[in-house]
Amino acid sequence: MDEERSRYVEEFGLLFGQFGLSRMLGRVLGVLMISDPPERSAEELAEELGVSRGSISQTTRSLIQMSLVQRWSRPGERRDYFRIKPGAWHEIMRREMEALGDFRKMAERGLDLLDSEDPSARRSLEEMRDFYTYWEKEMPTVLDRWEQESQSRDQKALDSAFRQS
Amino acid sequence: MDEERSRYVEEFGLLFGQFGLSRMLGRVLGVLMISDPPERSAEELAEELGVSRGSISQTTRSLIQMSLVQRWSRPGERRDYFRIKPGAWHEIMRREMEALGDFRKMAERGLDLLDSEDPSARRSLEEMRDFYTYWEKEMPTVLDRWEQESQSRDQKALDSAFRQS
DNA sequence: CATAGATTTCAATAGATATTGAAATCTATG
DNA sequence: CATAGATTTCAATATCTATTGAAATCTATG
Repeated sequence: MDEERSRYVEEFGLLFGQFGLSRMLGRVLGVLMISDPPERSAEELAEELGVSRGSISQTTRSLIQMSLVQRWSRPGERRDYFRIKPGAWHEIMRREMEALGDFRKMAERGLDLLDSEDPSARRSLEEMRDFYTYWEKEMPTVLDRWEQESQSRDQKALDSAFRQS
Repeated sequence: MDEERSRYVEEFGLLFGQFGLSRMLGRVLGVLMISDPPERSAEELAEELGVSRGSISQTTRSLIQMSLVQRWSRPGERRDYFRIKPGAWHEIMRREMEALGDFRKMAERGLDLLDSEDPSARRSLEEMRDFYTYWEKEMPTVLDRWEQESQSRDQKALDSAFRQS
């Protein structure tokens, strides 16, 4: 992997780090994003990133569990390959969306805890609760709309996968 | 601070941790959220959380810089207080929103890097770019709508702050 | 403008997290 | 069903991050 690609992959990792996920998750995803063909074996990933097999094993397992990556085996070959799962970014956003509920619930618990009726004491928690309630309602709408609008693109991707197999 | 509140504050911290911010940021915010009156001095925060003054100093500085907390001084008192800034949650979401652009740019850089014209190699990056472009357009709309809908609530909060001072 | 209380800074360190690597396990094939 | 390549597991360790605490600095007041 050349210098420019290494830098790209490292920055992909940093972006994921900022975002609250592990850097290694981002690095592996980064390598897969710029791979042509778009799949890589565990061994290739380890070598391209200069990290141990064990590390790759743990990371690919997480990525698969998060539905961001899928295994890809070629008939007649023992080794497994990994590739980005279509809809991975949608999935990341869906997870974000679920976290909104945690924030709303935290606000509600706070209001229960705070038995004061003083509006100035309750204001921040009420604002928090109302804000996340609003987003919990709005996000699914926006996410669904994306799904509709990208339907034709998904169809093309499916066709392409079909032609290839 | 009683057992139940301590637990709440700790979980507030964990929620922030999951979210990609430091746990201490979340703890301090958590204490302020359930404080009545809604402001606390650095000393009170340190004591309630059982952490050093230095730690509080660094954390409040971050929270102020992030526009989540504001200083609050009472005339005739030397000591400073801190309280949650109205609109803090809106501000957190605004930051999230800005990160969307980083993801889109990362996708665009990837497409430049990948000189292959093979659609199956480009697919993931194109999906990533289109997805974040979509969200970059939609999020501000949804956030603005919140601002409108909560206008009357903000007005009430202002009145209340005015009555108190 | 000296004082004392309050706050900040930052080097040292405690504590948490990520990574390795070798042994154990798995799995497709002849 | 034995083999060899591939993968996973997990204890040990390296690395990174958070936290302390004491010295330095700041700031409102008489």
